[in-house]
Amino acid sequence: MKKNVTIKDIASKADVSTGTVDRVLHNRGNVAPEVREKILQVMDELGYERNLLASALAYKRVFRIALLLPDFTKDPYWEQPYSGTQKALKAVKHYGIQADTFLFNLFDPENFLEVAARVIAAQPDGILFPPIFQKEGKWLLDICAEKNIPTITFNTNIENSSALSYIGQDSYQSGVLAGRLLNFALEDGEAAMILNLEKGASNARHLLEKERGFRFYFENKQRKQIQVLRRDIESFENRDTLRAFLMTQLEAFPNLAGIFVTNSRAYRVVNALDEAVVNRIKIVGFDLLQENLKHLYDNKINFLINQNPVEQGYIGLMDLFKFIFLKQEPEPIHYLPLDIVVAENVQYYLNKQESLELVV
Amino acid sequence: MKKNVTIKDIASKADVSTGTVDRVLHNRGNVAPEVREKILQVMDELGYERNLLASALAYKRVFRIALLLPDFTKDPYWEQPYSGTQKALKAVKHYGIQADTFLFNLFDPENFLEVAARVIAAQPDGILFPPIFQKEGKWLLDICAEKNIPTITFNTNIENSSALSYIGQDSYQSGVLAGRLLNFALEDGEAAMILNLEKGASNARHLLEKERGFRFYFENKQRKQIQVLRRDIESFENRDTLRAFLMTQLEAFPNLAGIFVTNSRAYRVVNALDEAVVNRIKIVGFDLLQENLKHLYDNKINFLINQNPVEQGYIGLMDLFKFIFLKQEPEPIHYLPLDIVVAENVQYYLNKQESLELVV
DNA sequence: TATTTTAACGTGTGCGGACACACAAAATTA
DNA sequence: TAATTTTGTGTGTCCGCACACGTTAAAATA
Repeated sequence: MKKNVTIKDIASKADVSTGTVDRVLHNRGNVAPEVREKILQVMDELGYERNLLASALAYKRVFRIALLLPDFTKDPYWEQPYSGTQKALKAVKHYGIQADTFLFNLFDPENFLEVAARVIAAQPDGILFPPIFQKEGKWLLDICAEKNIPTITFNTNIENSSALSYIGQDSYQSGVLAGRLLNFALEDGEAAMILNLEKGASNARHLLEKERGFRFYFENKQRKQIQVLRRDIESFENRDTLRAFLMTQLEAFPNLAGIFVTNSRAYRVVNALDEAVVNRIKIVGFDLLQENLKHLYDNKINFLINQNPVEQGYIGLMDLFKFIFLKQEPEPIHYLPLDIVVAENVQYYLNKQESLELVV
Repeated sequence: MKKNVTIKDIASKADVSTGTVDRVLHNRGNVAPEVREKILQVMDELGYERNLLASALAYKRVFRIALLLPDFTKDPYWEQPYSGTQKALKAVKHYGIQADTFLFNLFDPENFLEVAARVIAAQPDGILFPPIFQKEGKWLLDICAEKNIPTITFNTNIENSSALSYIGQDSYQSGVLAGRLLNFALEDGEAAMILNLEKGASNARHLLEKERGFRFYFENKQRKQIQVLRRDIESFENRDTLRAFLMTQLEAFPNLAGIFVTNSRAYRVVNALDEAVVNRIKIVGFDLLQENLKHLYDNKINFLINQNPVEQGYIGLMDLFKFIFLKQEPEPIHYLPLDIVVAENVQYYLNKQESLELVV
């Protein structure tokens, strides 16, 4: 029945007062070196661990974290990281963590800059945001570094970033995985298409990484001869345009048997094609959006890769908390699992998102 | 900058003392009905939420949880749930949760009974255990129900259990999934084998469920004609015996092209066979054991299904904590995701196990 | 040497809540 | 009606820690 060691125990064993122990614990100075040593030794001996509960209770400061997120009324994907942050928030609010949400327009870098400026003006103790726009994201990171605001990024990685940590998927590896998955259904001599339904895809580094990984798989990891091609289309929101585009491709490449949709919009491809066509094309996409799931169930989409968007938000906020509150430095890169989702196991991932560890 | 509502706020607004508020909060009685109503109303109005930190700090009681686990020196699989419990423990120890580990022999029901008796004698405030032995597990659950000890089971489900909750996989569905995965590599007319490397497999309900699911897939979910057969072998620990057994099967069924190993021992099958043979047999198994991973990397094992054993332990202890401490009743059945693991995404699952949310 | 400064340490209070205890008023009982 | 018991309620202490403040003795300065 070993009870936990407290600073009182340390104090009495080291023949000092709790105040002195406290000074050592927090490196507040004004402690004689030999006394300091003694206390540290006793702490080590007794195996002292700070009681976080008591600590948080006494430590009255409030930490304000800014959540800089895409407006999720514009794209359902972004609801998920948001909901993750809210769950994390619930878990840590009694530690004095508060969060303010700032929404920006997913398709407008200018707007991002405006909103980011408001974030900075609010002088938060930490920032969590997905640097969707490379240049603008870097700009914000630079300011944060200068002002010493701990910042965690997620979803999109920025190389040489000054952020504390990046949380998300390994784009390259997700491409390799997509290759593996699509390959199951491809025959020798058939073709596979990398399809970017995105604005400015050719500049988006994470998409290029996915492509690189995908090609790597087919070039190195198996013996079939599969032709790999890549196409980008910016006006994916219009069904007819997309349909016309796809039909042209299918005519040009009659051996086209698989499509790798590099973001969460696989459902748009399915919706744009006739049933008969879809049924002979294998599709691998990302993310458990409602619309994607529908097509997963009826076998129009063969595999979805789950990027764990909810967890990205959850872990992002948690890591920020750990850093600010516990001075616990996160890993610079935290890759989340690339879950392979098929109709037979999708339910459990949906459940998981619901029940993220809420306490403690 | 809305600060959190405290019982003092409630007290002053309701014109009572904090003691009275406390009595209402804990249903300790001795409060005039109309005062009680008033307090509840004020609480609701102000949106009071108990501060868990302060609550835990003041609530000096110690909760002792008994972990009744298989001796993991006998089988590496069982290290994982154990490590999950230890991680959870670290997160909640300051809430007054202590855990004692009781190990039993994985292959000896008698021993389980003995150890379980010691657990009961210790009068714990909660028990977490995998009811590997149906009968003996039920016996323990009955005692717990009688003595009112909250108990959570994991890994193996017991139907009509009196346990608070079961955490683990959906055996049936894991069979269906295994069917789907093996099917990728099977040709029309080939055969697939369900292989139980287990003692007393024919009585093990979860294995029967896996078989049922597996068969369901091939009977209903696709058009190929695949012959499904099932074999059990108890003396799997001896390589030569296993080898002889497998070779006999392969001779008897020359069209045998896939094996579904229903537990974590797929590596034993690989080890028992010659390389050339292994290479033409597709194997689906369970769990990310070191030995399995080796064969996953060199393509001897095609898929592993991760049952999240670490999480099982983690969540088990957490749910027990939540129930005991927060009176928060867990779902009776908590299925964990059935992760599809291939060489391309295995790393992330291994990372995940390392970094289970430790705080808060 | 007298006085100020400062390093080194101790004390006390409060964070929000749980609970033991004290105590008065109301309800029973004698 | 007096004595006793039963409600109903308030007060005070403590949980482990953080921090402001107070105290002392040695060092620095005048």
